[in-house]
Amino acid sequence: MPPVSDLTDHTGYWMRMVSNAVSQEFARKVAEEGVTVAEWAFMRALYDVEAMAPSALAERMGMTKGAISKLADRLLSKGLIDRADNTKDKRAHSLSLTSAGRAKLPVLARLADQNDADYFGLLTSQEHEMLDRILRALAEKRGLKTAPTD
Amino acid sequence: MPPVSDLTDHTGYWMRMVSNAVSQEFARKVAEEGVTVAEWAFMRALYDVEAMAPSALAERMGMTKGAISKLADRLLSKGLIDRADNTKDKRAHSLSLTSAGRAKLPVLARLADQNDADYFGLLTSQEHEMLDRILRALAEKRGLKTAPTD
DNA sequence: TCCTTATCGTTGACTAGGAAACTAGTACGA
DNA sequence: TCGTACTAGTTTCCTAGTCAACGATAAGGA
Repeated sequence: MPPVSDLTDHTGYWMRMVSNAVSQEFARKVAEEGVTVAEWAFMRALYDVEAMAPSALAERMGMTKGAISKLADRLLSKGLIDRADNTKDKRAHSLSLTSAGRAKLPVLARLADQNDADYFGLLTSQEHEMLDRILRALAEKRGLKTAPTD
Repeated sequence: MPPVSDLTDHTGYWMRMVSNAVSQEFARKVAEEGVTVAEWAFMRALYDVEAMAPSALAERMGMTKGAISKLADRLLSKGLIDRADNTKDKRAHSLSLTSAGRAKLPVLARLADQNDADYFGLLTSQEHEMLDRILRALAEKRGLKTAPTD
């Protein structure tokens, strides 16, 4: 029986474990506000702009058009976003936050801040900075520019 | 419109992004061997032992019994594991690797090693060490002991 | 012994997302 | 202006999980 490396030998294993824990905890927090993590990211993207096309959202969030379509349906039925026809191009729509959605964002943002602080506050500020720097460097070197939300 | 923090302000965001990329790439690699990441973790857990109960697997892998049950079905139908009745307790079963499954493990372990090296090899060895140390510290401080596989 | 409670594993209903087929509309060249 | 190629979004089917209900069995107390 040849020796094979252990799961815990890999940095990727630990990263997945920590990342998952952070995400799950955040999911739990935003669930109390009635939204999912993906919905938060979706709404956050809309916050800075007047309106945005589904395809642009998909690009920005690193999700498929199909996923965005379903996500939009859910947010629509929660009354957090609006969908408007595009008069120039009848195929296209534009999505925007409703005032209810817009009002919800600062609350969610606070939860996100708090979640990050809760987790990474356990580190010394030097460690936290280092971690952040390394992660951003990895993301950049691998050319990651999208934002997986799961 | 009050200012709200950006998604990219959070360390958790970057971690999720990198973690996801690492996992996806690994998923792609093991897919060529006909298994999923969860299946690899499952098989790896069985490698060190004679046999193991589904409930123990669930505990070890941080998944629900239901998920393990279905995962076991898939591995069973691929001929990678065996399921044996427990003579003492008629409710219980024990799962073990088949010789085919056992033979596959070193191959998968090499892919895991390679994937980790591919990603984190971009860092200086000092950075890599630091990252590993910080992640393990976080996992320990948060009392994480299970192994999410997604 | 028998009754109640706990445990083992499976199942079914549900969720979220990806891939690819599909629908409707646009653009552009002959 | 017609036909063909492209594009925007939606829909369908698939995978892989969770959760909660379940059936079977075990364990422990009256």
